[in-house]
Amino acid sequence: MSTAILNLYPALAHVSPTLAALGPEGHSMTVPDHTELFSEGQPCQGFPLVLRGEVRVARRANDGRHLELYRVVPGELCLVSSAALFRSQALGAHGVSTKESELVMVSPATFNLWLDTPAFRNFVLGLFAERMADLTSLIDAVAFQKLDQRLANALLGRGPDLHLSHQTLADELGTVREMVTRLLRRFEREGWLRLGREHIHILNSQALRALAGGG
Amino acid sequence: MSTAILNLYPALAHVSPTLAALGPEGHSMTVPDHTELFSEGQPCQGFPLVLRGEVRVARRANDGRHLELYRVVPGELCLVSSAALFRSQALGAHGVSTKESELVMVSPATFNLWLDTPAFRNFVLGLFAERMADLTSLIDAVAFQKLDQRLANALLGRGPDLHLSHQTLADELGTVREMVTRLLRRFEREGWLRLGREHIHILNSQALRALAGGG
DNA sequence: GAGGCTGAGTGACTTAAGTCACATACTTCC
DNA sequence: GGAAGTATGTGACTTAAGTCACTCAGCCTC
Repeated sequence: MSTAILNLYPALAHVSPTLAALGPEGHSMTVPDHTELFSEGQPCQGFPLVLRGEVRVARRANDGRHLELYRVVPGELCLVSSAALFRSQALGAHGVSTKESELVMVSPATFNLWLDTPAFRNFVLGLFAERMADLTSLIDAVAFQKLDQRLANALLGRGPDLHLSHQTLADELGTVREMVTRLLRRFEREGWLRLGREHIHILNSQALRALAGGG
Repeated sequence: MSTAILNLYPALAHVSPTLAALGPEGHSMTVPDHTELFSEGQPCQGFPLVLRGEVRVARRANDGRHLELYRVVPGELCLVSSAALFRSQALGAHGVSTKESELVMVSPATFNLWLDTPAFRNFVLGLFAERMADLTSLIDAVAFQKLDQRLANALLGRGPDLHLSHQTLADELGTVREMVTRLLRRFEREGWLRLGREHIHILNSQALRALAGGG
């Protein structure tokens, strides 16, 4: 197990105390699908390392709409929740596992000790930088791109077969189900994909990419 | 001077090497209004501390519209530019001084040494957390709030007299001049403010706050 | 004091997005 | 296999935002 973790988190190679030396705190826990790990009301009190699975970080609007900020995949740690630990105010986002996931929850005290290791803090600062870039391009997308472009983008990079509902896509994009349905139907009429119940089969990713990129 | 800087940046109190020991690198430089400090094409190669003045970090859309991401005020350092130093890819944002400003440009090497000091890295991580929160609530605003709410928000917290053009406000909000004009005229008809050339006098900040907050 | 510049104001129009109210259609489960 | 529940499809409508094409006002300068 330790070797597997170090492959995933090379930055932990030289931290002190080592993960193994942490005792119970260093043990991973497995959570099922759709587990709420933290939310606006209930921020999580540590730094979750994602060993396996995926955590979706999203924001909830007043009217019930959702908008995905980004996903945390194995080899990363969840910074929204962590970020809240560096300021008094809580962050208005919530995190949910999108599949069965395995996590290690690192306490603030341990995290601070680990930051003494240059490799680890480069890892953390790199992650912060990455997230800033993610959020910045999301801002750009929401402010300046049309929904069809954003939807096309959301469909790409997940292989030719997606198994999800229109509502799920709407929640990723911050829009409503009807818009997703309409746009997907348009894409289908263009011959770019084929639709089924909770299933999208992409036929022409090139066309989607062109729409997503250009205008 | 050193005392003034330490008042502004208490986190620098115990870093090594000290600012004074840096030689030329530690010297501040003064830039006039509207100086482009970094941009998409030309990322800046260091970590700018803002001693005086203000730096506006914004994103440019394809169609020429602008959208302000946040402002860097004295006592902070500019993280967008810094963030770019932790990843290969450049960040799609640009920074411009909004008034005459005084900066110290810290090299990546020095920055790394400073991170050995816990107080300094807490400062940096706190700033990152702050910026993440800023960007997150901007995403929320752009995705879910109406323009009149956002405009009302933009008018608040700057005192009762603003000296700026409608175009400047449009660039902050990521919209076009006409929309700002129309909404400001509506606010004026409501009696919430009085308009003049490059001048807005706020009469009823309470009403603006209500609009900005609620719906 | 006549141009020329920049900023502001406005009506008419177009478009993207969201809302409402349904009609189907596919699954699951008794 | 029928009922219930969830997912999808769609037309009609409303609204926010942006676009276009101007006019008008203030100011600066020669």
